[in-house]
Amino acid sequence: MSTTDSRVGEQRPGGRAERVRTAVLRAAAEILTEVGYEKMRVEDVAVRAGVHKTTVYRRWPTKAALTADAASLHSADAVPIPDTGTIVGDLKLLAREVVVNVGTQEGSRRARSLAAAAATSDELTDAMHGFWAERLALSSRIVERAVQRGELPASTDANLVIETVIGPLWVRLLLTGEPVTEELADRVVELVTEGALPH
Amino acid sequence: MSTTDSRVGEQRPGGRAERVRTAVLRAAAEILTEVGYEKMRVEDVAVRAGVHKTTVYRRWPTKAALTADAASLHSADAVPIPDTGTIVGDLKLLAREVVVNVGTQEGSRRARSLAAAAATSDELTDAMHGFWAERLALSSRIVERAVQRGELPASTDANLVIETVIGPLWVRLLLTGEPVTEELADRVVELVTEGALPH
Amino acid sequence: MSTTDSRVGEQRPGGRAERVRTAVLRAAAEILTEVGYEKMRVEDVAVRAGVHKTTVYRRWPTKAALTADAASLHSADAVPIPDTGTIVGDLKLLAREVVVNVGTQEGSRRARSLAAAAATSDELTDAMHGFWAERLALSSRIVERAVQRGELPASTDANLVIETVIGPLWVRLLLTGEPVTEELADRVVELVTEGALPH
Amino acid sequence: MSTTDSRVGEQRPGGRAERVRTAVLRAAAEILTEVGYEKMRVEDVAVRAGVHKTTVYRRWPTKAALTADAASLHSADAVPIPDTGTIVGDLKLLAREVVVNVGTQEGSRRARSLAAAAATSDELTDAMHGFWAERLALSSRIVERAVQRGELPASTDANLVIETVIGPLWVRLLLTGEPVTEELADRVVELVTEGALPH
DNA sequence: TCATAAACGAGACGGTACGTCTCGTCTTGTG
DNA sequence: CACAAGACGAGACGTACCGTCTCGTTTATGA
Repeated sequence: MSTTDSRVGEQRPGGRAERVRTAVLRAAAEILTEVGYEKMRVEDVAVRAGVHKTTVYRRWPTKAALTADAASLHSADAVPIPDTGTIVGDLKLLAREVVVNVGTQEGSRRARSLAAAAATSDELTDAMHGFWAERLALSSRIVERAVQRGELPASTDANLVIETVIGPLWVRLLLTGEPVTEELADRVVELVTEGALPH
Repeated sequence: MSTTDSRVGEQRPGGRAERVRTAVLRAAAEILTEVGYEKMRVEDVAVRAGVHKTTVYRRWPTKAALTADAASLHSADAVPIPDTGTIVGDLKLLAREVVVNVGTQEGSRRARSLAAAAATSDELTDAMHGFWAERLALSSRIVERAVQRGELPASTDANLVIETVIGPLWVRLLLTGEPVTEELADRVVELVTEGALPH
Repeated sequence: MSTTDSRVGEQRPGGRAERVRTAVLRAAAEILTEVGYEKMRVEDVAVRAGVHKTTVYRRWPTKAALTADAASLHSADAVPIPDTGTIVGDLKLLAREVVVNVGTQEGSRRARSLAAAAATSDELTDAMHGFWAERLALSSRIVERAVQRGELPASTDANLVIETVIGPLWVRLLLTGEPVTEELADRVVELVTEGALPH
Repeated sequence: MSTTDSRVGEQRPGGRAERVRTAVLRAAAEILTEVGYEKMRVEDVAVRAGVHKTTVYRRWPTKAALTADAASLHSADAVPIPDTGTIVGDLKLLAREVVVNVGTQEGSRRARSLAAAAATSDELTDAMHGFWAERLALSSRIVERAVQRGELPASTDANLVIETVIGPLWVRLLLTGEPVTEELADRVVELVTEGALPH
């Protein structure tokens, strides 16, 4: 991953452990994306990582633990927090990012599969909750900046705003299965900022 | 699921067959609630229904199919659509109903487990999407009535309002794991109706 | 296995359970003979028996339990107790039977492998002890008959005589590895009946 | 196995190497006695010897090789050849020595475990056969002295007498599992010297 | 009412994947 | 330079659950 040790061939495998860990997590993330948690087999992950099954089990005690690790790895790279100068602009960008991540066929499968797995295994549940708590805390900076700019009242519940913006997207993704589009993202933001009632 | 067509597909409606079907679905719904989809074993469902495992498989080809049936059975009884006379009152009641369903330990497990299962199996996915589409369509009557009363503008996207009201609750339930309370329900409705921006 | 139901193809699996049991035990006995306990794989036994691995584990909890059963099955068919009319004749026949069983390359491997396995697993140990106790008890009838005929004094320890006759054969088989021949069998019997001291 | 060639094959007899070798063999012998060959783990031997697993594998290519070495070390110290002046006295002492070695719970386990291991691995088989061949050759000196004294006829097969004396003890140990006592040792010697037939 | 077709009970089975154990090898530093 | 430390490859073991199959038995329906 890093730019410096991209040497392939590896006569001097210093840091094998780390390389193995990375390779397994990458393989797990890929397979997770391709076939989902249920159909992911630990042995297939091992094979794709160029590693033996027991090696995977040496580091991750269960398939769920491996998935938890792979999922957080996968999510770690992305997630820029928008800063356009207006709360509406920021929230629309934020919502569109969600759409980009889960709006595609592949993204949808990955997200649903992870949500499923999280409901299945306790350790995965914890990992996922932690990830999202952190993710939303970061995003709520958007609201806090708007409060500082005077766009929003000081009493605004930052987390709630974020949750309300992304909420409908996840409802469609997980409950109704209806498409999650950028146009929807914009409409949600307008609803949440303006309110449904006229004024 | 309506009361009149309870013998759809039944060649021999009179008696045991129907009794068995009901007993199995009830047992499945119970166990689903207690331990979740993953840990639910078809054989345990059969035992609790006082029936043999093969009998279950005779009617439902897979565990997912059984779950889909059991889950829709479970959801069928509930769901009154509020009608308080004001959009805010209706939405708050609606949101509180969600909280009542999924806010408890048990409800949370059941809901998460079903969401998980829906992500796992295609047939369950379809069943769940259908259920929620219908559910939200019913709920959006709330918004339509408010439009007719003149509370909300005619351009209001009824479905979107409903999705936005219940969205944050499901985000907490499935993603962050934070508690889902009635107080939260109220705050969400206020945010969605008033909007975050001052006016 | 029986002479009457040799029909292959089995449209009516009446008595399947028994057939499976027999097939697995036979396969296990064969493989045990061919490669020994250590190199015997439960899955190979299953395949040779035309059965799935899990089916084997359903009946026999461990490889050792399967081996114990297979070994006693194997030993059950043989073992005629000689009755030539004289103690020397009977003992020589008995000793030669042992030689026939364990004197060949294959018999030697089988016997040593079983002895090894018996030392490994407690359940196998018990099974093997039981088998041999019974086997020797049967053989000691030889001595008892000789006592009744007046060939041997009434004080003769029947079991001890049998053990002493077959002892050297097993010493060679298990300890020194020297060949176990029929000529040796005869010499042992002469030694045990006549005694080493002159008279 | 003799005391003089303890450095056969050793390039650097002088120090750490030898200490490590001794410690490992002693640890292996102990663990072998305690838990038997099957449950002995190379890594446990290494730990008890205060050495790393790889160090053990540098010197002994396999677990069997290590066991062979450890077992012969263990057996080397014992085994005085009796010399009481009479064949009966010598044989009884010899048999009692066997009883002392294998009659206890611990000795029994060790002996059976080694016999088992010998049946398992070819290299162990050879080592054990060599050990016992030598052992019996030494013991047969007893018979040869008796022949020289005129106690036994010149035609006596020395090895056979020894094998027949210890045979029943090993039969009980390995096959029937019955107790191996000193009283049994005496009775065997009487049977082998006097013969079963009256005279 | 009584034969008969449908459904059921019982039990084993095939199959897939999981997670475990131990052996023996390999790599990387370190005294 | 041998050793400590530890990961790794390999292969078998035993487990859990799903969904299938067959046989014999019960139950509901229609002639």
